[in-house]
Amino acid sequence: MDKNDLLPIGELARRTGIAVSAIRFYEDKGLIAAYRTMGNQRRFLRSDIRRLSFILIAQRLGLGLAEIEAELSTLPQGRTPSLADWQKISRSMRGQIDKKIALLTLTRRKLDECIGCGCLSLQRCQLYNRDDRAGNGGTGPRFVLD
Amino acid sequence: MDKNDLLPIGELARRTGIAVSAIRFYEDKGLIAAYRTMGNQRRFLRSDIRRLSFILIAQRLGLGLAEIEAELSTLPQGRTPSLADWQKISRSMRGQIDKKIALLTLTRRKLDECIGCGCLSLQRCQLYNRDDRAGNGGTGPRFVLD
DNA sequence: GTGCAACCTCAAGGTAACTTGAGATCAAGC
DNA sequence: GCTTGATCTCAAGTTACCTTGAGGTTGCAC
Repeated sequence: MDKNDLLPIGELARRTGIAVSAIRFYEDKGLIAAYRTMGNQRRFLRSDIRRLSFILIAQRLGLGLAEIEAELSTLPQGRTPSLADWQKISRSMRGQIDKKIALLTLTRRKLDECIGCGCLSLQRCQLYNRDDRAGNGGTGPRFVLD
Repeated sequence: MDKNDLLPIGELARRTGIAVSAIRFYEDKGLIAAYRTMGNQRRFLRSDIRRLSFILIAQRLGLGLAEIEAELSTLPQGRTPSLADWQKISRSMRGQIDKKIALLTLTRRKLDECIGCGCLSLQRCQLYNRDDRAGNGGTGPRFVLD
């Protein structure tokens, strides 16, 4: 580990487009780790650029930081993830996307039925039924019609 | 308007599955309006059940309360929305779903390419490119690689 | 006419994902 | 060796979407 390979936080920020404050926040959350200089400044590995990039991608896929941390914990800290590492995580993320798409497609179908009938009726409207609630996530309402 | 048609907040809560506190919150945000009794208690119209139900559906589609308010403001307050009212909004929501699905499908395709190459490289990986950033929304990072 | 559930307001708390600010220290060029 | 920009910590603020709690009032049934 050449000393020149260690990046200060500002450098990492510039390379990833992530704010310095956000990187510190991620470290706090355990998503990334840093060495410290004698003067207590953070020093990161080059491979952390990819680690952070992974966080960006995963966020776009709708994962929360906690979920991302779970995925990341399967990656080795301190070395660039191997092809196998990365593929494993990617496939898992693909599954998440598939689920999201399926849910949206279902909702769209039900909405179409609703446009047809124009009911907006609690009794009949498919949109109110519970079978597509899973994966709702978010901070939305706790339940949709008991 | 028969007095018996006016619902107290608890009744509305029971009928929609939305917490009393949330209904008050929505009123505060202007998503719903209420009459008041002489004793200052809220009284809602029957049609507000549907109005609230609409909020639930729209939230599931990923709209924020502000956006929902925008849609709702095209509905008449105080009467059950007509078939035409409802269809107009439904179609608009359908458009939103379509967009989301398209975005996810694109992301999935890129992820597939990435699984293939295993690169996770800032320079080459399609996932980092900007052309699918629109609709990101959320509280995520402010930008993904300048 | 009284008891008690349901209602009221207003302030503060909770989570996610960060940012901002204050006040202090570090590192590196000249 | 000094200045200046980068970094540090820690606390508090931000937005969205609500919930919880305190302290007080209303309305309906008996």
